[in-house]
Amino acid sequence: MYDHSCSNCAMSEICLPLGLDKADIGRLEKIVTTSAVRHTGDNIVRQGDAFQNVYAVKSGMTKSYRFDDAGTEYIHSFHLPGELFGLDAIYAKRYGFTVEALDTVVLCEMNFEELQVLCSHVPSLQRQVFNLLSRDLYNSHVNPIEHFDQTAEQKLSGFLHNLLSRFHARGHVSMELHLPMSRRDIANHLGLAPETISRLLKRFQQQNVIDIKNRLVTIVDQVKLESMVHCHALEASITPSEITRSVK
Amino acid sequence: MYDHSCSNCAMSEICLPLGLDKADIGRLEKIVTTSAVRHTGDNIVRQGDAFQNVYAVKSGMTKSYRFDDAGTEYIHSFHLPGELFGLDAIYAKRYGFTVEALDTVVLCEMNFEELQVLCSHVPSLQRQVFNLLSRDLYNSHVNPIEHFDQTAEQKLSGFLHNLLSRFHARGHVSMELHLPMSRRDIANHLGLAPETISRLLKRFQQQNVIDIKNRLVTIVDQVKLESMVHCHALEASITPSEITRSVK
DNA sequence: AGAATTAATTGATTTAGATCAAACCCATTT
DNA sequence: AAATGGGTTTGATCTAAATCAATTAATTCT
Repeated sequence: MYDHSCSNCAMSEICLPLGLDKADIGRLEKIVTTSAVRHTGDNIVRQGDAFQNVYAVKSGMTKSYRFDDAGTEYIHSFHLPGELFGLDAIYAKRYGFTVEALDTVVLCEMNFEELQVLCSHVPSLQRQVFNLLSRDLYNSHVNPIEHFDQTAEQKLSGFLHNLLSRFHARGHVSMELHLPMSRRDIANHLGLAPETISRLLKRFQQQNVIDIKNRLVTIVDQVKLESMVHCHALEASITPSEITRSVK
Repeated sequence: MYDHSCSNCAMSEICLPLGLDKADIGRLEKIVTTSAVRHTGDNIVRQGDAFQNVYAVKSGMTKSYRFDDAGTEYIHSFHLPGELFGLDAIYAKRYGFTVEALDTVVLCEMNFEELQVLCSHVPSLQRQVFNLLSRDLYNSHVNPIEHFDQTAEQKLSGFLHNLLSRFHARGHVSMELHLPMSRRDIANHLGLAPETISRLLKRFQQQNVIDIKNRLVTIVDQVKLESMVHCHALEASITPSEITRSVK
């Protein structure tokens, strides 16, 4: 739709172009277009639609969700700049998730057939697509949305910690996290009740781990937050460092 | 290690060779070897080992598990004939899971570097590897090990139903499932306590859904089993069909 | 700006499944 | 055949987080 340049994109080092030389990036740019600006609530792809393109987020945040056969909604993921989505639809040939803009979003779009053809001519691109697919697979195997034995506290602290490190990996330095999604979205994503999210955020604030102003979360004590992710039974009155790790 | 033939393998239609013509299957066979027989408890790959090969199960069953930083074990998956493992290690360059034989197992082994090179010369193979990666990704996104809002009953019935349909897709016709893994393994895999597995299997038997003799499970009523996967609140005294689906 | 609507919080109660504790059942081994 | 030791089952109790029920705070709309 618009002229596209991967060479000048701030996300090129964590996105598709990683590992490509200048000439090959040029070939990639030819099959990538930059989308018009999407606004809050806009759907980028819809669950069930025929698969055609894979997307990379250039700026803003998206959420992916689906409704199962029983009509239950599952919010699977939130995508940050430099992250791809749509790769899980290659096999099924239909998108499994609706992807929606949570704020003002700009995307890169590429036709997967063209990408596949380019991959067979550019080995380093084929390698990078294998790498990105494998990384997504590894992440969903090793860090699934929730580990069944995780407490609500572990899930929420893990969620905040994960978001913060992804932002930092993208060059952000601030300890402020603007969460454009609702508490209900966070709750659904983590498999918890919205009430539980409310109560936990309040407790995290009382324990001086975070500071909340509506949807703006400031990480006050990153070390304490990280220890919460791993510690099983954290009593409200005991600091995490005082707890001996219980090895099952 | 041993001579290998994909052309004569019963699993070729659901494994890597799918979509390849005769000549290309011949090229694939050159980089695949068939392993010596592995026995119960043998490790095929170990968590943390340098990634080198991807594997396909030719016969028997394996389990994949890992220990997280806190020392907690997670049993991630059980692999049936025709299924690949190791693809999630491409990016990390180390295996994230130990894969262990649950009974007598024969495997196909291929060096991933060689497979990658072959993919850039055989477009239909590249396509199939993308498809298999995408399918695994889709499955782990859409059917994660457990959905947080699933009851223990849904998880276990889903597990049995999933195993049965995978066996049937592989040409088995029997309603008998030999589960070579322990109750503890099933429990860990589903994020439940072994006691819960015991109690549920007993109840399933009392409701004439299955029949159990140690580790041999016979599916007596497949329809009822399937309905259990989807129904939320199944009272012991009410049959699933009597319950109105609750749409959240 | 004020009304209407939706999102978020707070408190009381309930419950599914974990945990604890003990018995039992197989399969080996001696 | 008795003994050892996992794996499995069964029962009693406990608890984290859901659900139910209001209330309060933010948005959005007119």
